[in-house]
Amino acid sequence: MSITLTQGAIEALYKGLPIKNPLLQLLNIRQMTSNSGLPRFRLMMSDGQHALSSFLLTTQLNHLPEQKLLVQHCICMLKKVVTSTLADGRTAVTVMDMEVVQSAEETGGRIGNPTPYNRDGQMSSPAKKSSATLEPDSSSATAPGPSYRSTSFSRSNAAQSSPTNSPMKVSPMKDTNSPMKFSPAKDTNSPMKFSPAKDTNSPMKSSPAKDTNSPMKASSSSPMKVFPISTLNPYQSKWTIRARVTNKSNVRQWSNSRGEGKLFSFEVVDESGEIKITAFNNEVDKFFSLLEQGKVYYISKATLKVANKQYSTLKNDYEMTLHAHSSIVPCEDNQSIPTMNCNFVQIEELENRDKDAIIDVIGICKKAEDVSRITTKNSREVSKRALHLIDSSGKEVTATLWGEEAEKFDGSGQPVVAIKGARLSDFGGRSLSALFSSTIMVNPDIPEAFRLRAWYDREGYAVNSQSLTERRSTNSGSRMNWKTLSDVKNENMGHEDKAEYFSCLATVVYMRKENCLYQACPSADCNKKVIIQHNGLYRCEKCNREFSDFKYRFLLSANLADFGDNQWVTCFQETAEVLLGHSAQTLGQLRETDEAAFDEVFQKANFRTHIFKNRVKLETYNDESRVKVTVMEVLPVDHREYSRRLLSNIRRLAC
DNA sequence: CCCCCCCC
Repeated sequence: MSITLTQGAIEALYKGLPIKNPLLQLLNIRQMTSNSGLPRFRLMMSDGQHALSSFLLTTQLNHLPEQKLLVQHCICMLKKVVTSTLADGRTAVTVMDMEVVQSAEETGGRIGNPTPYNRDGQMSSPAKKSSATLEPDSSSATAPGPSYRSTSFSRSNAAQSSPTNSPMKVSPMKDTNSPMKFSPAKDTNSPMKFSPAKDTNSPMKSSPAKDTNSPMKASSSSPMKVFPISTLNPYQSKWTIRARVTNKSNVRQWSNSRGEGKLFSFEVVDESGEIKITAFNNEVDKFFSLLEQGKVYYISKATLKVANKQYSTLKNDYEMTLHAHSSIVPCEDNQSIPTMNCNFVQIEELENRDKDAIIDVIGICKKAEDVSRITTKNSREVSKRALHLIDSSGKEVTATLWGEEAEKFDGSGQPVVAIKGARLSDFGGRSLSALFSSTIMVNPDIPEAFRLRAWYDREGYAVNSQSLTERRSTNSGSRMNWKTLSDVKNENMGHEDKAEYFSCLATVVYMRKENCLYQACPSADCNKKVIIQHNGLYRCEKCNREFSDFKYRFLLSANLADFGDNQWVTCFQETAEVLLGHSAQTLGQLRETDEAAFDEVFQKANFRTHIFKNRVKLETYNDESRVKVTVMEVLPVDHREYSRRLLSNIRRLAC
């Protein structure tokens, strides 16, 4: 297929002149960060004659570059653009709607020899400038373009997410009657299934124009043109979306100075994104019973408005309100519509996220506390239930469910629990709370859940996990004898006959992996090192017995550092497990089978900061005395405690 | 047009 670029389109677009569906080639794409924090893509487009890098992709279309549909040298039809003048006088051409009409692969490279379009209409010399300014990785685009603060034009790497961060389609489990139990053998034709065929990460092989599943194309089974949710905006009203309901609220009454009424809201998802939809009063009566969680509908003629990010947890700048002429029609042929977008954050990573962040989490419910009734500040009674979730980072966090969700939750069998849209709080360090808008999924039918289940049943159950949520808030202070590492030396701690104890905030800067494990006696309460015999059996001197097997135990030497000093310490079984996030048994096996993976465990655990509770004692071997520090407990860094420690250390240094 | 999201 041969495509002719629309000559003169660059100039027309730059000047804001009307031009219908011009065909342009993408010469370069760079990712920036917009004011909203979302990635913002800047494009250099060419009409074969001129190239201009003043194109901005509306964030609603971020899925195109993120899914590697919009890549260098592909050909695009710009279906809606807005040319605007920025405060500094420069021009930006914002692409509101577009379609990739030919893949980069099919196009096979740059078309023609375009020169940078200059605002004065003067062309720079092609021989001198074009190669430099049009080079894909050139960091200094000279063509006029908008300035975005705090943004260097970094290479586009949005799609190179780690497996745990990749967008996932999840079966919604908000069904209030039947929390799904773990059932790997479920009907694979269920519309609630995770559908790997629609994996948004898979690079498109064929031309999008030929792909009937492409989100850019209308559904063949539908008379109207189906729009991807991500392309909706308040400036166009003729659209229909085909989307699955992922989260439907109950009907709620409201009453305030502006009036009163009733409403409910729901969220819908399609291949391209998600959006929240709200219905008021008459529309509640009209649509509440029609809409079912998990089902797919054609939706059209609703009002788009800018979402209030304060309340919105969805990845969409807009939200929708139904009105008298809105249409919602069930769609039976809905296999291709994904069931939910999740972006799971590892529990360990919660430590680094801001308070009040809305995140998606998945973990094994190691323990579910009993449901209890509490009275809120507003004298309302509500049920609550705390879940202790653990994932393969070896970290644990407490997540609280509320109301009906708390009452109906069944934690038997330590199910996998996924929560979409939980709020991160700093209570007890770090904890999670479900919101009205959260979706709780028990044993969801998704790869992460299977992976977690396998991990937990194999080794996770044995990990002495570290919780990010402190059990008692009174923990810090009285029981802690805070010292810096230099204090420990300067005060000659442990030099008396008896052992002394101190706590410190420190970072692991080195771990000796060579001798971190030893082969220990397998009997229950004996951890003595065994000696392998000539007969292949393992002998325990303490038990005076030979065994056919041994168990691995940790004896890890680590170097800790704080801002003023460093200190070698010893970690035995439980503390080493916390530092490394794996059981001794698992790590021992890993060392035998996969040395690279073994090394990686250490790399991952290194340079982590924790609170260490330690025992210090002078020990004497062969007339040589030295202080030995043994780690008794490793605790997560409570951010408030961290600030207090930092402040008091700074004050002391200042004296 | 709502926007409550709770408790230790």
